[in-house]
Amino acid sequence: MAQDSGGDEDYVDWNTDDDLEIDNFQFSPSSSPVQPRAETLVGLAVATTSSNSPAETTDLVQMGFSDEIFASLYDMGFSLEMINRAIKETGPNAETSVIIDTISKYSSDCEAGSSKSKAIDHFLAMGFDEQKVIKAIHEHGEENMEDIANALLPCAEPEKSPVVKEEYDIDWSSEDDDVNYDMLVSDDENDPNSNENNNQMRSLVRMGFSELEASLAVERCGENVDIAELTDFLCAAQMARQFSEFHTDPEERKPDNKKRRIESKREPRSSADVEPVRLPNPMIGFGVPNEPGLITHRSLPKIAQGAPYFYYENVALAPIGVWETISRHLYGIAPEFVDSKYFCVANRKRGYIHNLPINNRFQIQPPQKYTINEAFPLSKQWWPAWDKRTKLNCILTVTGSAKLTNRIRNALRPHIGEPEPPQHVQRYVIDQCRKWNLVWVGQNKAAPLEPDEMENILGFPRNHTRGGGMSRTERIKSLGNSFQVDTVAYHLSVLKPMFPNGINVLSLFTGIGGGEVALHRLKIPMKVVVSVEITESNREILKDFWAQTKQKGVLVEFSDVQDLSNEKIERLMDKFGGFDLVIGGSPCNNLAGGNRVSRNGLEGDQSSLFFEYCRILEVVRARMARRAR
DNA sequence: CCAACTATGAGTTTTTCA
DNA sequence: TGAAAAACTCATAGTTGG
Repeated sequence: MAQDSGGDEDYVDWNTDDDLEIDNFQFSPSSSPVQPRAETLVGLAVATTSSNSPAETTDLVQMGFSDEIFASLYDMGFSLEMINRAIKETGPNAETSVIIDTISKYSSDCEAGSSKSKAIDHFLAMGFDEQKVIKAIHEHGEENMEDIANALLPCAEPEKSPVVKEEYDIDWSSEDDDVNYDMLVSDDENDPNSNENNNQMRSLVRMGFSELEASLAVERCGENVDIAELTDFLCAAQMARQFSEFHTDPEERKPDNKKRRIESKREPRSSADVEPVRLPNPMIGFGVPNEPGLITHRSLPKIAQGAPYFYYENVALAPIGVWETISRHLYGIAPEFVDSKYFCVANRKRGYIHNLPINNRFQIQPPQKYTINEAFPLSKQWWPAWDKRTKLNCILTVTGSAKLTNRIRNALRPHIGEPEPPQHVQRYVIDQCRKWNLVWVGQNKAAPLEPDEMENILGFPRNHTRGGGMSRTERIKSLGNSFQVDTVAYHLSVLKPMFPNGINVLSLFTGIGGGEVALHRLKIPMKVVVSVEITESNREILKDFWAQTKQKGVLVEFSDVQDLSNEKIERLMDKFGGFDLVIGGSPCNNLAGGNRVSRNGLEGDQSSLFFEYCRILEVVRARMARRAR
């Protein structure tokens, strides 16, 4: 893969596990010769500042849609969301008239699913006047719930006290509030009429909630509750709202499963707990390259908007309730579930919670091969016609055994010369190939992927994990635990025009450095990377990568997130001037389906380190908020 | 002690089919 | 549309062989 040319400047390499000795820090941002080339930013810079303009269609075009169709539909007044939804239904190559018919069906049906009707329902349920709601939605666009709420508030308040619908009946009596929202509340207060109610209202508004939301929360939770409970309520409500964009009827969810509820020890007050997550199908999040269904706008909770950006990742198929909890602790942002099969040859269903912009994403070049045929050209001659697979399954931390491959060969050998092996043999072989993700490497020989191939599929440079003390077993384990680089890079690509001079990164649970590789392949300069990774061999890998790619920035490595105290973070931020991106995927050991022993949910020994991510992120956010003032 | 290897299902989602 | 079947999963722990 392409390496940085030129620049023989030394990189600074830190490995201060226990102590912070960062005295000879010598980074000068302005002197960095690494600047993105203008021509690589064509089409990106245009729309960085405009969030709602038709310029959004440019990236739809990039994804292969006809720009004329989009432009005409957009001009006709249809929202992007509607257009996307319609195209998802009709396919990308449908006639314009068909798409229009589909869209108009939505608006005439006026049923759940249309964002406009959703918005109307939302505010009608709060007791606002229908005419005013429609007017406000017309003025502000159905996607801008905040603006609509603010527009409604002054003209609609006194006579009608908002009625809250049961959909927001959330268990806000919880005590497990690990997110310290209090840190975001300023102390300097000048309050003439200081009853508690008003204080709380003001605090909430300062934290970025609208007055409508704040009053709703106070009314709902009572006046004498802790501010944390109010924020918990609001975040949960936000989450519920966001989830509804992805997920349909919550009643479809299976009723209480006795053994589940690993998550919350507390009993839900009613059956209407936090709205459950439903995985999108197809699992494309806000959209992936070359597929319809692109969404370029979303509403983030105000509390989570803007810097610092964060990007959190974990397995999509976690036990029930896990993602709800994760989301609740990350400001109620709905997870973006994406299957990396849209970026490479292998499945990889993951959830990502982040506050990054989502318009004008682009993928790194060259794109990966999508099908087994293309990705494994040599296997074509050995691939049996009755093995219909075109994609591989998820790359895991262990591979199939040699004995298994032998059993497969022995099962097939007696049938050499026959057109096809018998059904039951086929069945057995296919099952095993799927289960252990085998590819055909010779006559009747199916074999697990080699670490080299895993590196390639996951988007890492060749030999990224090879040598340097890594055993083969370790390599496979580390790779199985890693990001899929192309997928993550697609999400992070929006940072490129925002940080032409480079970014400061706090990388937690770094592993083999998937985030760093993604940024590097996006050619986003990394001024500072503070990395935390428990496994020494993985830290060495990142260190080697840093040296080999001739990074100009500073790399600081720590081993244990639990040892990264708040004070240390503060000192790091003092030294480096804050972090622009906090990225990491916390351990999935206790969430992953492959774990038959200790799939204990978020409270498991390893997976509970998620809360360390929250703690550290909160410290960074609080610090950045103070600096911004 | 280390590295390689192997057996160990369930829980949940997704697809199929009537 | 709904029930049944199929499909899939960032793994752990024990054993072996050196």
